[in-house]
Amino acid sequence: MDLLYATQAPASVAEDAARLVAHGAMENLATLFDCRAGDTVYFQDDRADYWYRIVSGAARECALTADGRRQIVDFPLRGDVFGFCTHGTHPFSGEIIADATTVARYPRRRVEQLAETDPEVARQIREIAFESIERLQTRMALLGRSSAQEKVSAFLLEMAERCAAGPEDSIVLPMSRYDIADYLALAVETVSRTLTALRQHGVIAFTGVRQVRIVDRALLAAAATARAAGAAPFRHGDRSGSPSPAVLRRIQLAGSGDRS
Amino acid sequence: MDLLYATQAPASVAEDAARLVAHGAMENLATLFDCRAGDTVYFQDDRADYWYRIVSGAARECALTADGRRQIVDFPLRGDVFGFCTHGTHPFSGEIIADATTVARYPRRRVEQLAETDPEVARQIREIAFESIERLQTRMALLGRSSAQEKVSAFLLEMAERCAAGPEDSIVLPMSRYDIADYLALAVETVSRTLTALRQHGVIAFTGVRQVRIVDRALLAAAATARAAGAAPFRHGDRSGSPSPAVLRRIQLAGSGDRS
DNA sequence: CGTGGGGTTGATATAGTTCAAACTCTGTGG
DNA sequence: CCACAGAGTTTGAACTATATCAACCCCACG
Repeated sequence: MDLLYATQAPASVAEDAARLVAHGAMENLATLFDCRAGDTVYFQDDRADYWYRIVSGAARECALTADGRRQIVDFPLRGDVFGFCTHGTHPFSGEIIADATTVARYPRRRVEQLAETDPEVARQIREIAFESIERLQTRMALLGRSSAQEKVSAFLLEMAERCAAGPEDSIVLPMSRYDIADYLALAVETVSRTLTALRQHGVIAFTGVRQVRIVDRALLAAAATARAAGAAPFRHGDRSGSPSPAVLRRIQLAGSGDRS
Repeated sequence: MDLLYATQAPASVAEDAARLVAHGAMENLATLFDCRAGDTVYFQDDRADYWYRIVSGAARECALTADGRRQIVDFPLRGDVFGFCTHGTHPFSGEIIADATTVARYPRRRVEQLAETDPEVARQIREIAFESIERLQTRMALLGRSSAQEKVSAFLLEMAERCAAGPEDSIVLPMSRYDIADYLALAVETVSRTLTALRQHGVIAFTGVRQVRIVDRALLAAAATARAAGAAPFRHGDRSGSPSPAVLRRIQLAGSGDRS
């Protein structure tokens, strides 16, 4: 059933996993797997016998609706635990999206058993759960945003935050535009257009199709809360350069017909 | 700061609270408060020193965006724990929406301390957290739905599920249309129109502005996943009969302008 | 050299927002 | 008891952001 193929994890990866969690009591139960993009870690409605953590790479948690549409509820990145519930079956499927992704798998029952006697492990689990809750709530707030521009901008900021590894303002998006669209509940075309618009206005720049550099963080942040202060949205196809000098003030763009 | 006014909770309420949780170790730390609609339990950015649980009544967790718009991320109902994180400040505010609501307040630090030594309490907290995660994920899926009809229908089903207390198919909505709108990321008008359309097609009936009866659960469920099988959405004001005979049976209700 | 998946761009249709107004219900004060 | 006010709800009409349909480009891969 499991598309994962177990491997003897190289020492470096094991060390990496160990570094992710302060104490190893829980890590002793982990099994490491090397995955490629497209691998399915668990299927929707599988029994939830394991929890998983991304050691390196990236994944997506998604549900298929009756009509065949897809909803992505999370992009677990390095360090994130995913696919966990206390009982029953997985409400979502977990799929790897980046090549060379390493996943740690924890047997749920045994971890919970361990938690009964080891308060430290119990505390770790609580923290993991609370982190997960925070991530979900942040996401709720993101989805609640109305305009496509707000969603995409907020998404970029979120990714920038979470990929803090890299240098300052460069973001690597491990997921496709389709993934982003399903995550933000938008059409692919809208995602693409919005990114283009942000680029054209000098808010971001592309160093590759999936590599973004934030050129003007203030503008991006403004776009993420665009309706504030009556800011005019960046329009797709509107190429006048020179955004207004005043941050957070309005972007005045010739012929942009801003109807605030 | 706190708009709550502490009261000596009547015995019945205390018993009620006790019944909500299997064992009382954690409940001993609780303080009960009686609230009215409009009371604020905690403000956005307040330090998160307490967790709360609805003993009876209803609340909402919401964030205010820079532009003054409101996002509701949860409607905690009877039994639900809300407003908890491990550290830092509340990312949302917690507000009571129903009169005669009783809230139990738990001091975070002391509960966590208790969890260190009492595995049972630790387990309870885990369960509460996982429940919360599940509720959030369900909500994500709901928000990801595209059409207003899917959202509203799914919302009604969710409420019916959670208010299971009442008889079969009658739902009491403790929140206003505005609350629902902010919860589903829709305009109030859209919520109102959608409810009207559902009523006009005999899917639901109103026994009061905030009292709904599910007339045809199958239809409601179909509307919640409307795009499946090419089902035609219920149109506001669309009273034409003669729907296609096709799959999932479309709605046939000639001019049934029933105003319940 | 073709094939296919991902990405972008264009044109058009539509669902949902926005603006505006009226209606209901509840409470309050004369 | 009635008039009035205000919040919540519903309805109408116009507008627009986004989905949808349809090409087309680009690149990796067989």
